[in-house]
Amino acid sequence: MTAERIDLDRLESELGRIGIRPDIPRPPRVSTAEHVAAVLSQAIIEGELPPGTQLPEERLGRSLQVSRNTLREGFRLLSHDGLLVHHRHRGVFVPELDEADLTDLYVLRTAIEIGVLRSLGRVDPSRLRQLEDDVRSGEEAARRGRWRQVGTANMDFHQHLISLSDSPRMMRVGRQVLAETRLAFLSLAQPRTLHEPFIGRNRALVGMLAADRVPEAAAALEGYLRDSHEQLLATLREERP
Amino acid sequence: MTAERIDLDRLESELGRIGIRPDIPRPPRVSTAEHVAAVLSQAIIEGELPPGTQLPEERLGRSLQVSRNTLREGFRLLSHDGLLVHHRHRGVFVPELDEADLTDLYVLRTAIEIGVLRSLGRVDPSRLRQLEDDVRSGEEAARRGRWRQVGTANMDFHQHLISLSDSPRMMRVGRQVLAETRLAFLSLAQPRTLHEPFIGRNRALVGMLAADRVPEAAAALEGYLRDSHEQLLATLREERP
DNA sequence: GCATATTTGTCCGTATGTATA
DNA sequence: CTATACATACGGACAAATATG
Repeated sequence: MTAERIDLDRLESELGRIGIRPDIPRPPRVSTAEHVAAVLSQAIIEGELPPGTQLPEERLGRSLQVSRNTLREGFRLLSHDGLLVHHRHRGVFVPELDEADLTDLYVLRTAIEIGVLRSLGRVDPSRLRQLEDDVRSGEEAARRGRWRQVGTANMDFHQHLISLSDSPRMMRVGRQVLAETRLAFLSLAQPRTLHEPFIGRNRALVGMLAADRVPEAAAALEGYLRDSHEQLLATLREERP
Repeated sequence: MTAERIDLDRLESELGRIGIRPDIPRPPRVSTAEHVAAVLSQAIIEGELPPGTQLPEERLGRSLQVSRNTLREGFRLLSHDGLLVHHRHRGVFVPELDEADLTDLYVLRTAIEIGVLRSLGRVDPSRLRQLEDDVRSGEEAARRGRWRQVGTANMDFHQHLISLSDSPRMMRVGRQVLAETRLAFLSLAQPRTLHEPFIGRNRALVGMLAADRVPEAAAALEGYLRDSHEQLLATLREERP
C-alpha cells in the first residue's frame, strides 16, 4: 500500500513533465481519453509506475484533471493491449509478468518479426537509415552506461524493423508486444547484461538487410530472439527464486 | 441515413435473440462494458450491422439498456481491435475495408498462422479433434448450401489452428484478425465461390498435421493464404468497379 | 466472522463543441 | 449561415463489491 502511494506521488510530480496540464494545450485531434492513455502508457513504459501499482480512479482523475468517466475510457484502451490489467470491482493495475507471460510474449513477438522479414522483398536502402540511427544511439548510450536508454533504443530498433512491412496492423501489434516486453525488462534489475549482447547483433542485422540477404537476416533474428528469451527467463528465475 | 436507420431497427429487433435484456441475466463475472462489446462484436461479425453503419450513442444506449458512459467504454474496447472505427466528434461506425486493408490483414494473418505452425513441435492427435469437427461442419454446411455457415466454420477452423500454440496472446491477435477478415468477407456477395475451394484444403491441412508433417502443412498454409487473399482481392475489384 | 469504510460500477443530467443538412 | 443533431466531457449520485479494522 505504502509503496503504491509513493509511486503515485512520484507520478503526480512527473505529470507536468510528461503531459497533461490545463495550461498546456494538446493537439485538438486527440480525444482526452486517448491522451490519457498515451500519458499513462509512457509513464508505464518509462518505469514511472512499477508493476503491481494500482491506479485509483478518483485520485488519478484529480491528478490528470479529467473526470472519472474519461479516465475509465482511457483505462479500457490501455487494458486492451496489456499495459494495464483490469480486476473487476478492484481496479486497474500495472501488470506483473511471470514466466508464462514471457514465453507467450516471445512466441508472438517472433511470429511478428519473422513474419515481417519473410514478407519482405528487396529492402530500399534509404529505409534502413532509421535502423542505423537506432543502432548508433544504442551504442552511444552503452558507451555512457545508460543501460535503460539502451533498452529504449533497442525497442525503437525493433519497432522500425516491423515498420519495414508497411503494414499498419503489424505495426500496431508490434507496438503492443514491444511495450509489454519493455515492461518485462523493467521489472528486472540487470539492464546491462540484458541489453549489451544485442547491440552488436542489431548492427549485424542491419548489415544483412543492407546486403539484401533477407533470409539470412530472418534466420539470425530467430536465433537472436531465442537467446533473448532464454536470457530473460534465466534472469527472472535468478532474481525471483 | 435511411439505410442506417433501417439497420439499427433490425439490430434492435435482434437484440433479444443475441443477448442483452434486463430479464436475461448475464454471467456476473463480466462487466457491462465487456458484455456490450461482446454483443456488438457478434452482431457485426454476423453481418447484422453492415459496414458503414453508424452506432449513435443515445439510441443504441436505449436499445441495449445501458448508459451512454458504459456504452462508450464498450466502444473503446471494440474500436481497438478494428471492429469499430471512431471518427472524432462524428461517432463510431462499422468499418468499410478497402483493398489496402485486405492486404494488410493478410500480412498479419499469415505471420500469425505461419508463426503458430513454425513454433509447433509434434502435434498431439487428441488436439486435432476440434479441427476435424470444424472441417466436418464446414462440409456439412456446404452440402446444405449454407455458405455463410461455411464461412463461420472456416473461421473456427483457423481460430482452433492458432490455439494449438497454447499462447493466449497469439489467440487474442488471431481472434482480432479473423474477426476483421470475416468483416471483409461479409461485404462481398459471393460466399460460395469464396469459401468452397478451401473446404478440401482445410481437410488436407488436418491430414498433414495428423501425419506429423508440420513443415509441409506450413508450406501448404502459406499457399492457401496467398490464394485466399488473391481471390478476395479479385472479388472485391469485380464487385466494386 | 462481522461491521464499517473505501473503491469501483453504473447511471443520469447538463454544458460545450463539432460536423453536417 | 444558421440550425440541428450528435459527440465530448464533466460532476454528482447511488448501488454493489471489496478491503479494512
